[in-house]
Amino acid sequence: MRQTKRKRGTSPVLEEPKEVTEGAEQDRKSITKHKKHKAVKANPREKKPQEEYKCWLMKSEPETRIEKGLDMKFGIEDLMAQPSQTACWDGVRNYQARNFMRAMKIGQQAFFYHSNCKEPGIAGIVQIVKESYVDHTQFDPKNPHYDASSSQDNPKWSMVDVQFVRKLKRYIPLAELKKLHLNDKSSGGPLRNIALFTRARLSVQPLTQEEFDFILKLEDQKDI
DNA sequence: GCCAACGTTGGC
DNA sequence: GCCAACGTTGGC
Repeated sequence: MRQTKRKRGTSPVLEEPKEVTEGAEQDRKSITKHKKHKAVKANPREKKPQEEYKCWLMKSEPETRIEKGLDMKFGIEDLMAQPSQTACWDGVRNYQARNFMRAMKIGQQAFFYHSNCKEPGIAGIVQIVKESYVDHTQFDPKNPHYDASSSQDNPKWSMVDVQFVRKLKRYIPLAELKKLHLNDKSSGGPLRNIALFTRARLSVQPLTQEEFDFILKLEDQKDI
């Protein structure tokens, strides 16, 4: 009933009083650096801060997996079955992933990635139809992603709404992307730095325009 | 502020 | 089901 997607994040873990632990990059830069002009060192993993991402990849689990009594299954077919083929991307409990969602703008596109399943890979494309707002599931004790350390006054977690755009002409398996990535690492090709492999476990990640376009072209090529 | 223990992600 | 990678916690 709930549109309980399977968005991945890391453990919220109870009462962790200080706002912003890790990764709240944005927030952190603004508040933590009253020190000196230590110059807001950008998180090195976060590429150039000035370069704004416009393309994304979002992971979801297409196969049934029960967590706290709820099925986390939410594949691209499930998104297509939603009213208006739209769903909120709740349940992200990782600061980096959250911050990327907060940076998303209406109309931007994301790959819909199938994780934790028989054949992981990119299944389709979605677009952002509502920019970040409070993820209500953090306040629901029944929800697998309930976060007791978050308060209504000062919510920790956000989500966006995504709408189905289309499936890719062919499913692009992780294994294929990995081969390309490995090649590109030595040759300096387009997928040399793709977050999928350089930032393991991040459930919401940015892609450069080059990465996004390159992957899109793969759908017209032969499977390998 | 360091870092070992712990928990989760997610490919294989 | 295993386990590597890695974020988070908490003792010191």
